[in-house]
Amino acid sequence: MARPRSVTEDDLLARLARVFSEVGYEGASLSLLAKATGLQKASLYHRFPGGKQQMADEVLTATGTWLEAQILAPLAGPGAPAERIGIVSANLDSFYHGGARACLLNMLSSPRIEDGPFAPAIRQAFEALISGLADVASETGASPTEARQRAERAVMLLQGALVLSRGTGSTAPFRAFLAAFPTEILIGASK
Amino acid sequence: MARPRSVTEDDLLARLARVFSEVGYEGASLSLLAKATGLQKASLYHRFPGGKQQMADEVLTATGTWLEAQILAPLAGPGAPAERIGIVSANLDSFYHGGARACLLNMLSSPRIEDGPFAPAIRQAFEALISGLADVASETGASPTEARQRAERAVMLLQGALVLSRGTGSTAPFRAFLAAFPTEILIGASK
DNA sequence: GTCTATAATATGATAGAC
DNA sequence: GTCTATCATATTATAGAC
Repeated sequence: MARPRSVTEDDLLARLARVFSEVGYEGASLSLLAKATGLQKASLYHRFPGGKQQMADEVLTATGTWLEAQILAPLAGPGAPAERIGIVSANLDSFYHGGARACLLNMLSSPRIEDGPFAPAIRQAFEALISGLADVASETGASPTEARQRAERAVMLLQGALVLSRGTGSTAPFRAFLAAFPTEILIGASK
Repeated sequence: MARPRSVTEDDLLARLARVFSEVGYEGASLSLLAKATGLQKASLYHRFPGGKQQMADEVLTATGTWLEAQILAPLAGPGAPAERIGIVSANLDSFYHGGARACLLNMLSSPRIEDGPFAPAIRQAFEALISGLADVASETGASPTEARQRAERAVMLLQGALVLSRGTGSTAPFRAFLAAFPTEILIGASK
């Protein structure tokens, strides 16, 4: 069990997460992070002695916790597959603010930062998400290969929808993804 | 007709493009750009008086030119739809280095840079790509709506595959995209 | 635990020699 | 057209008062 955290602590990480997901690691300057949190730079260093790197690390860890609780747990939980996918869909919608917010996993994937100290966590998150989705697809009678393919496709569509939403300045692609998401997992494309 | 450019000029832009697509706009420091091009910072400023912003601008313009020549022209060209999609598929494979290189449109989409001076060009590129793909889908007898959906899906899958390839450190997602690409455009998913 | 003030360095950009 | 040298500023990070 993780140690309990104050609401302010969660809020702090959420504000940092927002900055990192909007401008990436390199774009997130200390002054920007300070402004977004309402704290001064020195205060941030008091809470995160490891500096920006630690901030991004903890934000990524918190995202992993969120993924576990809001996506993986519902996927493996009770209820019909379609019902569970519906819950996950709603949680994704909320997490990405209807497609207006970019994905942290994409924004922190830059290979510059010392050959990627975030790479393992990012890889793990993607694989856990795919694995969780594949398990649900399996329940519909899909073969392991087919289930995995559906899950990978769904994650690609999710990420691509977010990229396209940001690139076109419209959340329409993300909404289209949400609409197609249950079908992608539960039925799949024709061969 | 665009003015002719020396091979060195093209090579210069290609090297800059590589840096921007790898580390994004903020991550692309002048020293990094200088190292990648083999020029000193002052030499870069001689060629690009507008500095980093101009470099990114010209790289984006060059990408638009590439898109026009290597994707849009083949899509609208002669030959059977499947044949044209095959050409485009091969060109995408080459352009993204088999999935090892990220997409510039994704990496330059940061909203921080003065509210996005690249936003219009990025948006235009995405829309031109979708439009070109939709036209081919239409030729298979798909309705305009269905054709547009197939095209948007394909672009989402492309972008998502690149994100996933970078995030997982494997080009497998991109290769999976290339394999599915013709089907996505020419046949589409079951409803 | 938060702040002001400041250090050390990296960054974008320019001047001027060749 | 490229270079070395340099400027002004922004950056990450720390010191120390409260």
